[in-house]
Amino acid sequence: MAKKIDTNDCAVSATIDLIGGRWKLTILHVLLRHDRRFGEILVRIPAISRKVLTQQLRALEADGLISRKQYKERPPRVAYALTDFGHNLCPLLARMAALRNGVG
Amino acid sequence: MAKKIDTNDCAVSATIDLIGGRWKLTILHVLLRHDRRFGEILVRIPAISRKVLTQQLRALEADGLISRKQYKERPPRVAYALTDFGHNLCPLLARMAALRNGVG
DNA sequence: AAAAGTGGTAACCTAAAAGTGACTAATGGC
DNA sequence: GCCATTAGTCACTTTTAGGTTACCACTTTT
Repeated sequence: MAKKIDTNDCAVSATIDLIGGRWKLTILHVLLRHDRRFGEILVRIPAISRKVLTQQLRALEADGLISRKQYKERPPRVAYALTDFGHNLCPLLARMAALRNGVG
Repeated sequence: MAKKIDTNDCAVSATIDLIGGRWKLTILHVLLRHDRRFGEILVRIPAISRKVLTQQLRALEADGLISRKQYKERPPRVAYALTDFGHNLCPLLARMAALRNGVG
């Protein structure tokens, strides 16, 4: 019983953790329309630092929400894009936000 | 344009923040089946401290996810319950969790 | 008179997350 | 030879969330 509670809860909270970072949703939102390079994301989220952007991108990539494609060029070029999972998640997030406004 | 990004994003991330605390999903899960008193929640989540439970309950109440009903009795009795918003949110969370397992 | 039962609060401490500023590699242009 | 460019990393500090322990108010029970 207690185990079942934990199991159910972990499945949900693990998913929430995927997007629970301070900036992850903002990053997903930037990538929703276009694939973007590191620097492009950075200028679109002025308040984030390079370090934290790197961290959050790595986490999102590890969790399968975004993909990272690195080109062997100088100066370097790296393109970030939403995965299918990332794309599928966004409408659900929008519906959650809509719930708050009374749109059931 | 930039403003619109911020606005959209804030609506979503504000909603995620509602359930982003370390224990909030666990608390919601406990309340999903029954209304519960403070002490009942406490024994069902052994790892949480009174202080943090109080904090999280207050936050959930302020955000409209749960309701708090206080009876004028001695010793005190307080009942917590999910609001409609709280109830509506849970299926969406379950669907998000299901997404990870390939159930689109 | 003292303890139990209930739902907290207050003061303090710790650990994790985030922020800051300087630094790097490899190339092209002046 | 020197600066700009890009996508980072490193060491350090600050902020925030959560944890710990003790205590309170009021009534009933022993």
